[in-house]
Amino acid sequence: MAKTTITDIAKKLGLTPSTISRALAGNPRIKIGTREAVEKAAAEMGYERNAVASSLRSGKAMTVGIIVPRINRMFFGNAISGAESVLNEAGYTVIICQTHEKVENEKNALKTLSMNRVAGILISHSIESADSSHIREALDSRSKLVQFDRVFYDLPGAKVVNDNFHGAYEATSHLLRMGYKKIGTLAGYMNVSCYKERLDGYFKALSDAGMSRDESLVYYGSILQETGRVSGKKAIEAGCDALYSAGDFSALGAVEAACEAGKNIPEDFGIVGTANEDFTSIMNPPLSSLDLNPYEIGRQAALAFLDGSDEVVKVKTELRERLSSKRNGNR
Amino acid sequence: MAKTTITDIAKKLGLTPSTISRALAGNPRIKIGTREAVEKAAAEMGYERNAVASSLRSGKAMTVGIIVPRINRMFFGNAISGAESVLNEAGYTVIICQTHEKVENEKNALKTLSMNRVAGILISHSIESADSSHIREALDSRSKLVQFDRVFYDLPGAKVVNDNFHGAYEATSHLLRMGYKKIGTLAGYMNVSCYKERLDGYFKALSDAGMSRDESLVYYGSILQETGRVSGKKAIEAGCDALYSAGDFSALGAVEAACEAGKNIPEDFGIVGTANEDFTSIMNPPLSSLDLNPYEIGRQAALAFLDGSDEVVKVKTELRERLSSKRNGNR
DNA sequence: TTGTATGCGTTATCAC
DNA sequence: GTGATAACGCATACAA
Repeated sequence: MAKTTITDIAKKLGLTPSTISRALAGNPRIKIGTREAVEKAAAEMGYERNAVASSLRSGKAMTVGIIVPRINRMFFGNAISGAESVLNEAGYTVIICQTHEKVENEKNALKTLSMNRVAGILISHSIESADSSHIREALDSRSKLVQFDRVFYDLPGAKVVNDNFHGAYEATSHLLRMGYKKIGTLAGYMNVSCYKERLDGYFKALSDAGMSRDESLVYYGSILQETGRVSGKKAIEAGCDALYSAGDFSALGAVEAACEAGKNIPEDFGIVGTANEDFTSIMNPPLSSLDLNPYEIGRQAALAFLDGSDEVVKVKTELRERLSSKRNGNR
Repeated sequence: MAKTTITDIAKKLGLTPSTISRALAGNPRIKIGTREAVEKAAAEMGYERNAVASSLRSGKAMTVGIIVPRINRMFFGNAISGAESVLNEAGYTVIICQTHEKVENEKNALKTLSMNRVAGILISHSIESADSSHIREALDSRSKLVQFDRVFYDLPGAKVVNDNFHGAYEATSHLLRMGYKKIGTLAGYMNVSCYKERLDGYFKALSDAGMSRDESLVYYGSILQETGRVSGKKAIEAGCDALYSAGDFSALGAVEAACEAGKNIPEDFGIVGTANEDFTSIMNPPLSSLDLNPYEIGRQAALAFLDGSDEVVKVKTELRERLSSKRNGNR
């Protein structure tokens, strides 16, 4: 069965398509009786507005694209849910694209969304994205850009980020308060804003504690579990007794490394991660982690799109203190 | 800047829109020189095909919708990735919708996809979906339906599922081999095909071991962590010394319950979960789990869509044996 | 090999 | 209040 169109309804009711269109759009110029008749007929005939045709004619797309590195990271999954809750409410359909951290996939996603003439793009760029050029190229006046979590500040449009600086500052200060003396960090990549900001917060905490900036304490690179294991091993060999990790998976790897090195957590070695992944609370020992409130990040990103705002929105982080960083006597 | 259209290119080259359309579509009737000129001009002018207009005119959408309960479950996240890999390769754009297990959201998602005239719908229905009626109503001849994981066998279209029966059979048999005597199960909801099939496999394993069917060993309900904790407690009080759980989160809850009851895992109490969530390998003790190969499920679902197949595809499960079910002396 | 004419389903701009 | 007409951008049957 082909879909019912407004023309079908028009024929049935002896009206014209224009009237049907107006009636279904709730245009006040239409007689109330007519509108009711149209709505009744539409329901009976199983009419569903053709969003494709509607969007083509009106030039207004009711679709928003979301581009993330991967949907199965707790952070991005929840950010998407937060954005969806706002966007669906406002009548938008959401297209989700994963880049798997590849800039090539990101370019394809941008192109796909552009071809589909979406009303807006919510993006958190891939690690491979060294700069903003490919995103700038994909921009046009029709679709609004909102960046979240990982943002390029040189691009137009709203940016919704965590207060990474203060979050990392708090995490590092917490480790200092717990009595750890040589605190390293698994820092991530410096082309990614959130990691850069966390590193700054980490350094500030150490500096406020009277410690001078020591680059040898910084382990750059991916925040995957395996990288965390390798870097964690190095940090331990270098004499670190604690780590602030910009990600939870790398923190998990560091925990493994510490165990392999015969360290007792948290007595000999303290760790705080970032993102508050589900597994952090069920690890042994449970991992302290900086909660990034991803659902709220997504919500704010969607709201920024709807408002057409151009601001930088900062969302607070919350440190979840668990056993991995709570040294005996300091609990 | 408004987007470049084929008319713009036509004017610039002194040709007609039809020729441009054909040239860009790779129509062999177009002179090779013309095609190259068109491609060059299109690139220079930053042309991007308007997928909306194209889809309206041709009646063929290059968009596929995927409906899942939630994207942040490892199973669904990976299933989506698997489907995407196939669909993107074939030139399709993917729209992802979450139902959060609510039938109301599922109806909305179906409507959204229908309004967007997608070429196909890949769906794993919500727990609230008692039957297939709302999905059947949303069906039409234009879009192909493929169900995966949780399927209604009374609907047309392909179904891609795990071999749940044999998987659960294997998991339960494994517990029997490890010497557990009274094996209960956290069974899920019986309106959901995968849980129903797992329960059947569980019973078959017990029956093959000479044990009669005992409904008191079956704990129905959600497979959330909290439910698992409650049901696990009941199972322990009822004298069970092992559980096969149709989900990992409920298995996690059961582990908590066992610990709270002072049970030693795996000596006093054995557990096997399902889905092989990331956290299973880092739990203490590591949780044995039935791996469902979600990426392959997603791939097969996408392939079934592309092929227009109508078959039932079964994907093998693999039991990941970990400490939670390996009693001393049986390792 | 290219051009002409038409229409996908809807909405916007006139007119009445 | 409603109708007639055109147009969104593209693809395709039919001509040439």
